[in-house]
Amino acid sequence: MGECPNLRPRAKEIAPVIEKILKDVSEGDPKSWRRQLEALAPELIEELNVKKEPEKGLKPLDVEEGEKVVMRFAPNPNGPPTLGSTRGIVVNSEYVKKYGGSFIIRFDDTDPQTKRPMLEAYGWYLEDCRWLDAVPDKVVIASDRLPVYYKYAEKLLGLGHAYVCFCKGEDFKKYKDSKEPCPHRGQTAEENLKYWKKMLAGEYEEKEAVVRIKTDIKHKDPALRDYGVFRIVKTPHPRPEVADRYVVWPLLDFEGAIEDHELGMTHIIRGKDLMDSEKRQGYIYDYLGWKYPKTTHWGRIKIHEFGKFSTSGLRRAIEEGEYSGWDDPRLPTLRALRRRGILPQAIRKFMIDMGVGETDVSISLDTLYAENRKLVDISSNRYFFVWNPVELEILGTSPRTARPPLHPTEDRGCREIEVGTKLYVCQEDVDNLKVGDSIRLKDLYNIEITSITPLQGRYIGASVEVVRKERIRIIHWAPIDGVHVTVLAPHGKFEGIGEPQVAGELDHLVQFERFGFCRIDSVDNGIFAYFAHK
RNA sequence: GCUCCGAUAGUGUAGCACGGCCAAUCAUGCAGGACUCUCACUCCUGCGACUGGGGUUCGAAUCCCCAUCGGAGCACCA
Repeated sequence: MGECPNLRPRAKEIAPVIEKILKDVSEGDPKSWRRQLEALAPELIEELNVKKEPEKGLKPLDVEEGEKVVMRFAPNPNGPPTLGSTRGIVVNSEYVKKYGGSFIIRFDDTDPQTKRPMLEAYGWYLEDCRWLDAVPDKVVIASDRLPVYYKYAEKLLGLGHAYVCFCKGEDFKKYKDSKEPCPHRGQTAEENLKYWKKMLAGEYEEKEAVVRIKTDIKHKDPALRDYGVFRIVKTPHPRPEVADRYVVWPLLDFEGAIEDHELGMTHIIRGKDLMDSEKRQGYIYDYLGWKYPKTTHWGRIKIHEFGKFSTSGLRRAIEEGEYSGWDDPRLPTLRALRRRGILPQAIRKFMIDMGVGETDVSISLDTLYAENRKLVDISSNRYFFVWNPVELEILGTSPRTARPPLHPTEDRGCREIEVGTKLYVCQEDVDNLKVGDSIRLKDLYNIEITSITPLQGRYIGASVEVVRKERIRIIHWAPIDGVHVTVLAPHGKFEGIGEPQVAGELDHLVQFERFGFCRIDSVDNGIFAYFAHK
């Protein structure tokens, strides 16, 4: 009926007819359906074979004819990029790639005090963007552009759209809550400009004066009534280029409003906590005669494995030595994930598949890990790593060389491991053993356990067929002269023995069989590996 | 207190602007199986959802109202 709207008025008559037909059809069998269809509408047969493939990736953007998309990622560099910031980097850059636009990274570093920027973090962001294949076309640092903001502040003050307010915080709140203008709202433009100059000259102390935009003091939403746009901060900015040059700093809604226009932003995607920003900034755009970019919002993202965290909280924990640094494998920072061997492609896909919804999401990293595992499985060489090692002595055997393949399906050759009469196996495997059990030492030979403490076994052959037929368990092992391996994982620290050849895999991702994928981080004093995932 | 959003399987998504092609997509997860000298990869099979209640309509996941739940803003933070 969607196709034939002219039948709509007679829907009542048609419904029973259709019902009867459907009943007849469902009583038939698939073969007769097909025969009928061939007779009635052969062109539909083909449609049956076409699988519905919904469009993959991000939803299309509302782009106007001939419009060049400009989008931005605007972090405050008060710590390194985390999984949360990654969403902004990936989604914005992905849209820009899709529409051939330009991608801008803008450091919203206009708070030298409460959310004080961190000098190293500026570089970290650029580094991580590059790693994520999201190289910005332009880098803007807000703290370099105070004169621009001042220019517009003066314009608005001169036009009578803003005023310098001397109310105490709580006093203004009272006025605002009762929808009353504060005493300073009525000052003339001249007065306001005079006060503004005094602010810039440093004649007022912090909290003494603030610039407000005149909105609608009686607006039904209290969040929109005459909000502040400039305040006085006498703490010097951490960037040496800026330091103590300014004492009057813009607030986010002002800085962002001006920059988004100045930089020609066409689309903005940001957290829904900033949803009111559009309405607030709308006043500024109206006063200046500007057109507001198109906006989209996303909800909060919570990662099961990391729970709630804040940059400042992490910073404190690192300073107190709880974590080894910003790339500690337990941390949700991009640097940590990189060190663990998570590939940027996996992260991009993870973020893009998550999409841009306003619902708050609480997601597990399993999906990211599954994605990464598929990517790294082929390239990762296999090795044995025995955690909680227990010495096993084997009787009735002679020294030999084991040659397990570097990869189970890819032909990349073998590693060689010399084996004498002793080797290591996992305590975990030993726990499941009793005297008399047969067990296969993977890629070596079969033994029968003759004693648990001390752990001993005797050689009973090397046949794999026997293992298959008798469903003998296969466990991995490590040579007695193996190297000490420490694995740092989000869920703890594992120590044990690994094959000496692992030392040749510095900076590569390997799979420790029956343990998981790890990135070999250093090989100087024993091996240190960072755990990626199972 | 005032204001603004949102709600589809365990998790994340598609579908909702324009109501019938939805017996609701895909991924992950879980269960079973095949392959395999790893608990990896790959392949097959299965499990699993429209928050609740009203309304509009021949027909509602889709439109309207109410309820419930969740989130956010009302900062001289971003």
